[in-house]
Amino acid sequence: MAHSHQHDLIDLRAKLRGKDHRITKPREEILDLLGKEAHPVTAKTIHEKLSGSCDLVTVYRSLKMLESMDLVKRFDFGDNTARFELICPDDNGHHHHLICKECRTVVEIDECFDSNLESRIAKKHSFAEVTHQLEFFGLCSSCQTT
Amino acid sequence: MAHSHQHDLIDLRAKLRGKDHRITKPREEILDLLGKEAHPVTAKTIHEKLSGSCDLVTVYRSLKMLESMDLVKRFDFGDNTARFELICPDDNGHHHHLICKECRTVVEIDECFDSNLESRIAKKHSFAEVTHQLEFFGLCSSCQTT
DNA sequence: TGAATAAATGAAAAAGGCTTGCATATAGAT
DNA sequence: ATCTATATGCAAGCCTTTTTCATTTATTCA
Repeated sequence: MAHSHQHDLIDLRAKLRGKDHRITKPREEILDLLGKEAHPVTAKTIHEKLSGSCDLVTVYRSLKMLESMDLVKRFDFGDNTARFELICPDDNGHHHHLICKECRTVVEIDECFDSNLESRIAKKHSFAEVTHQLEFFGLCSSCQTT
Repeated sequence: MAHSHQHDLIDLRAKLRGKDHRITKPREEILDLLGKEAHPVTAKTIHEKLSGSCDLVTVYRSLKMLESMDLVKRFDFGDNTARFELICPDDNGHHHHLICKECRTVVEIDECFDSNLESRIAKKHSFAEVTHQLEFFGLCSSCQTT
């Protein structure tokens, strides 16, 4: 899932150009950090890992902006806290997670259901631009015994 | 998706028996209300519809309790607010939603992917008791033109 | 290179969802 | 009817996320 910083910046500059959006140090740092993360991280975690190099508010604002530019994707692991991941061109930014209900271990899942299901649903209800959020929850091997 | 109050109470009494859990007016009212709802509702909405007949805190506590008894299921529509729905014996409490990103209209979806996908994932990563959360997001017909 | 200016940041405050502690009320058992 | 454990209400608090506004900074263009 890791991404080169170089690549991120190319994407960033390309996408921001002409949008009246600027390339700033906090945004670079956040993208850089996200590029090194194996799993989705919370705004708070990002802020901590940046060891206060910018304000937590800026982290939230940057994430929201990066999400709106489709550079970052938001996930919901059911604990009232948004997690963010860099969108990887490899998998179209499309993959899911398997989360241990007990220890919160996260496993990336590349498989997904057949896209026909989605298009069938879209058509049936006359919806456009249909996407989905899918996460799996269970007990990892260590937590099964406990 | 509607459920008879009678049925709820039977379920409730049956499930609570011997658990040192009581059947109280707020719990009955919440179940009753959920039985009439077509879509998942927030704790706040429940509290409002009950027009303050019990405290919001009690709504939260009741929902948590009902969820732990598998009488109610929690859904996440990506807006940092939990939504709750009565579990219907009809569909095993298993169905998904299609939500309009714009107007937040909700459509119930009965279809789901083949369960092999889930068991394959569980086996591959040695997880047990694997379940999933799946929601679809898009633009409803009215919001496409806008 | 050096203004000009539009956008981003920080700091403080607040909003919103959800939880906790504790005294009181109430369901269910005897 | 009484007793006891459980549930409720109220107040306070926690945590995540957003807003406001003055200040700083990235980018434009002279």
